[in-house]
Amino acid sequence: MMLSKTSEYALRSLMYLALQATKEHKVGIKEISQELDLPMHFTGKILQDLVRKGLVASLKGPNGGFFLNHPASTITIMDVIKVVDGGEAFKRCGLGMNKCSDTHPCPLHEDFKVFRDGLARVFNQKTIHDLVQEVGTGHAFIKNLVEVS
Amino acid sequence: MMLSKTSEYALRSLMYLALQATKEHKVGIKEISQELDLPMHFTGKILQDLVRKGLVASLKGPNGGFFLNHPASTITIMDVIKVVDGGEAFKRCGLGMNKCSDTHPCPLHEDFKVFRDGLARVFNQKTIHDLVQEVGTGHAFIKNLVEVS
DNA sequence: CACATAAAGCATATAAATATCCTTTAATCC
DNA sequence: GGATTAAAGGATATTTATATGCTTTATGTG
Ligand code: FES
Ligand code: FES
Repeated sequence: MMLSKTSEYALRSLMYLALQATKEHKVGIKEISQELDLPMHFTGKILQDLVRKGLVASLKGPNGGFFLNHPASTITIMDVIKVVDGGEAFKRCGLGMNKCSDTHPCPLHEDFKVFRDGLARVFNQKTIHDLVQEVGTGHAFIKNLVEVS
Repeated sequence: MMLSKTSEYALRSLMYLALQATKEHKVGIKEISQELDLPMHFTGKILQDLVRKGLVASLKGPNGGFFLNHPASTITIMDVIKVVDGGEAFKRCGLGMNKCSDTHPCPLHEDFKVFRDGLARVFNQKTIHDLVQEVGTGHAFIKNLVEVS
């Protein structure tokens, strides 16, 4: 019922980059992982992967770091999921049958499809830009709420 | 975006039991795993777990096997998921934030919640009996479609 | 050029999910 | 009671996801 952590981390990192990074002001792994409460090295791995796949660019050295390679409005959520997890999850049968098919459906098919495909549609339409817009207006957050003890 | 394989196997095994097993005619692991294309030993483990949790009963020896401990109409999909996976998945934030909350939402919250909660509602309402009914009428299947090469 | 910085690359570690194997126990049949 | 059947139980194996550490390479600074 969810994305892998890798996808989640990737999406949140990309949102952070969209908000904070420009080609002039790059952002490093340390900052991202600290601000978003993500495991640092693992986040690094994921971002390096996104660089290889072309979604993100990076530069080494002082003032180096990561930044978006394309406008945030051109990167959909599904783009990210596909790069990271490989987008097969949205085709699978909800009961794990070898094939999800309208002509040989499992007893959950109709109900499951509605939600699976609905979520896929949202993921296909929404871009990183759409997401961060809500953060910009203060209607949403990408940083964890800190528990006050 | 999906259940664990363990939950999937559990649900399909329970459906098979609902269809094929009675207290008089029990069904063994071998039959279940062969008919449903499931790994035999793993399926055994899962069923033993369901016995411990009270959803299924079993008897050893010749003519032994598994059968439902309660009427199929009293076992919801969510009951099974909770026993097997522990039902936390339906409370998690879609972007993996430490807490899913209406007052500190992630940018995906509204969209994600609709589907997550919708699916949870279906899982809470549908019982094993509802599922197998569709199989009985030939509208749905629990066995894999065999590929003809 | 020497040095500091930060990502890239790669190797490895840990944990969880998935899967198999083997021994033990209970039931049935003769 | 002895043989057979089938689940229970527990140990172990494999795979995948998640996470960390260390070395190398590129970049900028003085
Ligand atoms: S066949 Fe199971 S979800 Fe489509
Ligand atoms: S806060 Fe992310 S889904 Fe609710």
